[in-house]
Amino acid sequence: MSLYTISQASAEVELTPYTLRYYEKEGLLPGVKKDSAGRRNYQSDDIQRIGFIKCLKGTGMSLKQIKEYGSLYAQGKKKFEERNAMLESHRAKILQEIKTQKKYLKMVEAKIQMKI
Amino acid sequence: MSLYTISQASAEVELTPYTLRYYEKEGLLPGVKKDSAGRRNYQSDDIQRIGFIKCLKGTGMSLKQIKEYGSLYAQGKKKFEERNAMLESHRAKILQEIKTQKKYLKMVEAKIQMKI
DNA sequence: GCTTGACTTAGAGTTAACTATAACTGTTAG
DNA sequence: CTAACAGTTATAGTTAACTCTAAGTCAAGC
Repeated sequence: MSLYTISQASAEVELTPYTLRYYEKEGLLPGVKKDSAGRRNYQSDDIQRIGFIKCLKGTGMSLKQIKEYGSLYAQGKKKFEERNAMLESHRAKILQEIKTQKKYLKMVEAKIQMKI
Repeated sequence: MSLYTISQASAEVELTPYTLRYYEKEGLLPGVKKDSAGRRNYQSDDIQRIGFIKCLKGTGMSLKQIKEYGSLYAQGKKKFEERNAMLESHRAKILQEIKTQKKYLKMVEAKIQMKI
């Protein structure tokens, strides 16, 4: 499928239509096309973008920063360095977060093992 | 140190005094002792508890659930099963979350590798 | 004895990220 | 042709988790 209504896109990316409109209003999803009646038509491209937004969001990036990243992305290769630096530092943050999660996992497991 | 003022406890656990009072108000930290002047005196025991609260919170458990867990804990061994079931299911959630984080990490790394 | 500073409380305000409502419009099935 | 439906907008409301303010108290140093 290359064109999605908002409810189809919603099902595809597992975000409510409310959230999709909200993201667009917040500037995270510029350039979503609309049909002659003004209804959103998401393209595969948009679905991909939303997938990456979910990735960034799911790893703790704020919508504000995601918007910033998107804006750098939209400015093409002249902003490549800045954009990649952002991803690199986010990568470091994710690695750190995984470490923390593993530490916390051990704490929970220790508590389970206590059996008291 | 076995007794901490709120600001010492704050430094120790890296939560603001506001947050410590808030947690107490919300019932996450019952039984914090106070001195004759009504000032909180955190004991090592309380510091440990806050440490575990941070662990649960840091792995996505809501304050409401943490409070629930604490209440089971306070009811001693008669609630052991229920409490451990909670930890077990939370453990599964953390494992799942680590998997997701790793997947997202790969996505970010792939984007970095694109060099476009 | 007085000031300073760290505490106390109750309650108000903030922020991020949705989530819902109301009023409206265009498309489609009967 | 019309009713139901799926969308639209602008705007209001919600929730979690803080974060701050105001007014007051108490202990310690000068």
